[in-house]
Amino acid sequence: MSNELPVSNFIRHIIDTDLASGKRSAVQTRFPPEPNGYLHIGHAKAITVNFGLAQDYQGLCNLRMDDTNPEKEEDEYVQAIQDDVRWLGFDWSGETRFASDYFQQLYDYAEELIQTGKAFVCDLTPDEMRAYRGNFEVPGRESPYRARSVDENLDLFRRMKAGEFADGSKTLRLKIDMQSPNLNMRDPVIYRIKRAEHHRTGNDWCIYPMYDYTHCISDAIEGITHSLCTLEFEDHRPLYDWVLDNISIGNHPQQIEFSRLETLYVVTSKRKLKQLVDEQLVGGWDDPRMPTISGMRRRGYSPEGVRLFAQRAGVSKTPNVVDFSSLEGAVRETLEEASPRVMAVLDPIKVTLTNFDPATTGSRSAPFHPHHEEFGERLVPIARELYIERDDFAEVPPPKWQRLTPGGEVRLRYSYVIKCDDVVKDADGKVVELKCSIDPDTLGQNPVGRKVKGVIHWVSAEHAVEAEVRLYDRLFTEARPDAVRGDDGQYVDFKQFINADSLKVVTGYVEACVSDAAPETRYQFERLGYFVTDRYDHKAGGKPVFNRTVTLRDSWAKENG
RNA sequence: AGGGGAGUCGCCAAGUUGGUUAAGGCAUCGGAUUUUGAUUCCGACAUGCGAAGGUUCGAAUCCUUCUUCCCCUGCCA
Repeated sequence: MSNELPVSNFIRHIIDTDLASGKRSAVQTRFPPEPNGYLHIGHAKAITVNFGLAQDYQGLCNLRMDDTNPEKEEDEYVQAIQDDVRWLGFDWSGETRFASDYFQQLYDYAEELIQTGKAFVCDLTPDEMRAYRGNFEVPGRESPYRARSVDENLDLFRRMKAGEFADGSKTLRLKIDMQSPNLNMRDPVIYRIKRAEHHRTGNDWCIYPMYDYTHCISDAIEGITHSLCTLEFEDHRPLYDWVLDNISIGNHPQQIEFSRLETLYVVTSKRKLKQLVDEQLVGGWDDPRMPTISGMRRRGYSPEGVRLFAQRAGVSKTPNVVDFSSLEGAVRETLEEASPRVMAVLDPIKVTLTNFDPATTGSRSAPFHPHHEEFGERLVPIARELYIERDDFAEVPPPKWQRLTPGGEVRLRYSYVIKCDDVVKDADGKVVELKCSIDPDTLGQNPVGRKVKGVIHWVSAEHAVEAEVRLYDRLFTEARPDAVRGDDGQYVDFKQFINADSLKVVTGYVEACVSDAAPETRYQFERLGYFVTDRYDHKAGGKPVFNRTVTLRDSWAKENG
């Protein structure tokens, strides 16, 4: 859990005011996803806000599946959503709720609305209804079926439920105001006939309630006090309130809207994410490049880091577009404290230590964390042949270079200072081996009379284990891949901006102590970044499989482009 | 006959019953420490609050006008 203090925001003001005035005596929130896709980074913020607020005010937060459209919703998603919320570190109040649990109550309230003359059965086709609705400039006209008697409406609605009418042939509508400038108030449909198998209620129902009607009542049934949602529902609030004001229900939660979170270089529309999965442009919903919660998990992001990011983004009504670097920064920050260090070489050059002597050349023990003794330590064995990173050697070094050069010296992390005496190349001129010599007086101490500034990581060729290492980069090359317009003014297909280099798989050499790591074990590979053993493909004792979560900050790379 | 929202540093975001020098985070730039060019630590970073007027001893906060951006015409959520 992050230790940052809650930041003041307008929702907290509302809650404070409600608590102070006695309007509310406790806080009850809810996170209400539709189980039609996987949760993404935007949902992570909504989850953090809803559960976080409940925690801060010693209240409760429910998890409710908004499952009123049987054509889109599946159990697979219900399961995944629950896993994601738990992984993020939150626990909901009681069982998972389902809007479908309230179908009977919803139906009963609908009959009540018919009885009080506030709802009617309408026979208009979708096209006719659209025409009657009018538009921004033109007021709507009342449906010719609006004047049906209570008895007729009741009879018709019951027969809708009984399955006497074809799909789409009739709807139940509220009688509000066809003149309203708010289109949501122009006699909105609250029930439609749809013969589709529901993931929970099967074929019990052939009529299904609409979101606007269902959501407010579900909130009220659950005793929600503050119903938080995104900005696009502001226009729906009058309808939310109208429904609760016109049925015999005791509780009236307050809907409060805040802006959704967006990050650059990703897409977060469920439809587009599904496209990436269906067209196999990524490995699945949990591909580590996906901005889904399960993707971030597999990438190695920590739940603490994701939460920290969400908290830092804040809660407001202004567009919440946050730099991707903010997410990475929050993740790094949590990983820095929590990850054991180990050395790995991902792009090796062989180094031969010409004066290596098994009798006198020693190995040191190194701590797993520079600031946390309790992480323990391990022996870092040295041998005649080593691997170092290709990037750490330059025949012609740029200015301020602190790494190995011909004739130059560098410190092997947790080992000796070495000097490069000879560069061996193949027929193409590619460096294939460096012959170096150890300064025997530099194990655990600085050389006398000179300073060696550079420190590089390395592994012993004979001791290290081979590992599959997946290097991830951003999925898109455009900051807003779904907002680029072509010459014709139309949006360009976002899939054109997929980064061809977003995944690179290499064979690396890692200290042997990682061999027995369980899946989802995080390490920092010194000087390279944070890596995690893959949730599925890594098996303890087998050839390790690592995903690069995020690189370390690198002011050198920054300076040198 | 349109309606609903929002504009405070590169990105977020406090601040709103008007009152001293406009919080904080991310990013950035300096510098110190460092056997990770990491971490950590210090320091810098809005005479300015979408614009213009006005009220006032005093305005990001009040008034007027203007302006930019976002959302809404599913029997989706």
